[in-house]
Amino acid sequence: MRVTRTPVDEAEARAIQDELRGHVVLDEAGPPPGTGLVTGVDVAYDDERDLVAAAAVVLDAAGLTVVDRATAVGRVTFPYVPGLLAFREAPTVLAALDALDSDPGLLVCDGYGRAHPRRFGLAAHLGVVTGLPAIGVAKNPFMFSYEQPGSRRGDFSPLVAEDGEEVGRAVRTRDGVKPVFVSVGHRVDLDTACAHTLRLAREHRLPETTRRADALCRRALREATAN
DNA sequence: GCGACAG
DNA sequence: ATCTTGTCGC
Repeated sequence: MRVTRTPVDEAEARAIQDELRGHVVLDEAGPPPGTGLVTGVDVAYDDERDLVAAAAVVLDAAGLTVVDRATAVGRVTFPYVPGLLAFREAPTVLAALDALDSDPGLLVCDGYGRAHPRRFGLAAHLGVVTGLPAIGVAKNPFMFSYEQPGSRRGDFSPLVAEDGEEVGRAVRTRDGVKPVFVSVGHRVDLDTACAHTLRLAREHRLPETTRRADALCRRALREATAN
């Protein structure tokens, strides 16, 4: 799908989300966990210099080894507004994805997918715009409610929106550690999204994809800032 | 109306 | 997101 330009204001941003939301595909199971490629994306900011750096790291899903990586640096073009995160992050992330040599496979995003006020968070946005299957794995639940899942790795509980809809899951990736908050982005169902998350997060709370992407975009920002 | 609010 | 030292532990 065609890349949308940066909206001039919040009202236009919401209108774009409402339009793009109609293109989300929810009836595909998604790529089988443990096979093919998985790509983590993340961004880091330098508010001083108004810079944003994005990274995309492609891993072999079976062995979790890095098979490709790319970064992109740009200017911040949209402020942080809860619910409109994608407009701040997507442009630079898309540039990083374009710079990859390999096919990204499944996109693993640092944030929400369906777990969003208008059911169109960052992971859904990136999925629709790229056409790639995408999931969101967030560190915080905030606007949603959930019962504490069991304390063992693999335990989970539904993440519920105000209207009672299950928009994702709180998934325990490590024994006794705060869960992560998984939601569907595009072309993946919730069971499959959670299965991917558990395969990607074995030694740490967060998926290896987002850990790698986080480290790389911070490095890219340092190097951009050093000039 | 006001505050809360992924990153 | 970012501001920020040392420190405890594998």
